Amino acid sequence: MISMRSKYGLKALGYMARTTGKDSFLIADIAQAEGIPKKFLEAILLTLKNNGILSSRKGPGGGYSLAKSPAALTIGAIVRSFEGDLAPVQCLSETQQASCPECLDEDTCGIKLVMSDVASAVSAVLDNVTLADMLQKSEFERQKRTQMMDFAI
Amino acid sequence: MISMRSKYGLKALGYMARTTGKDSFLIADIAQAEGIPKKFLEAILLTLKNNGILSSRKGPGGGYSLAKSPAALTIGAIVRSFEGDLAPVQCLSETQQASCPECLDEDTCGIKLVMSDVASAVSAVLDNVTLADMLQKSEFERQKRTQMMDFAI
DNA sequence: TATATGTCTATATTTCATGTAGACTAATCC
DNA sequence: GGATTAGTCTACATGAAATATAGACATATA
Repeated sequence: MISMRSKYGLKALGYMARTTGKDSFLIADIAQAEGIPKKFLEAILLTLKNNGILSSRKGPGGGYSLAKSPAALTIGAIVRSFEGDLAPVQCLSETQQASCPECLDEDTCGIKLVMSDVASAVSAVLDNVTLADMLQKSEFERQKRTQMMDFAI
Repeated sequence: MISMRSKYGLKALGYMARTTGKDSFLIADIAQAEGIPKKFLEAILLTLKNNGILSSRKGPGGGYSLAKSPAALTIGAIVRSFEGDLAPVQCLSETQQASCPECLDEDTCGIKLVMSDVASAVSAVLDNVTLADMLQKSEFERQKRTQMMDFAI
């Protein structure tokens, strides 16, 4: 399960990417539009900024902006901002170079060997889907639904 | 991150599968051999039994046994015993037929669409690796290490 | 200087994972 | 059939983490 942070972060970024004609967004506006607790969103956007995904400006006329184009932002990078590396077991984490506390022999640990394949599979998906792709998938579903409704009429 | 339950469960099953010449195992013996808190292991083995992965007999001469051969037990089935279905978001869970509480429009949710691909990728790995495969991978690594040591001498 | 806006620190609350204690049930053996 | 062995069940303790909230602070603009 991914955290609410990740979901809220993705929703906020989706909102910013999909809203054309604006490039700067207030925390309060994003929070209201996406139904995210404002104070919680503050911390989330800050995390995204610290990970190079958003940029910000203080003061009147300020707000948050996407640091890169939606097609240049992978879902992997976004989710990793909140979940750390996506290691299914500690010993596969690259950021915290640590072994699993209970492991008796890490070199030959079968769990590690299998989970390594899982980690690769997850990364293969998330690092090859961008924020733009995600919005496009969503839009495609919306079109499908619209057409079904037209057909029904 | 998978839970300690899953890791302990996999370790216990690995121990049982790899120990030849015995088919019934005492909780206490498994706990000691694999360094797992005994009381905790009790609950874990019970879960595995309730999921059809282990069988048990009470009384003297009793203990736990694998319900199927290691080649017939997938890592997916084992891990799912502890983690539930491996849905990265609630709305993709099949067991608890629930939508994500914060979702505004589940039909077109981009997060759901992307995470569906993640779930498929994870299942593709875990449902195609068996307990026997896991042990074999481990043994292969052990052989590699032995050969490196021979070479060093 | 006043105001708008993001940033930081601290804390409250809840939930969950991990682990422990002890009573209970069932099977075997003598 | 009583003693012993071994799994099963219920309850709880503890600690960590996720989800928020409050309020003070810093900085940019007009």
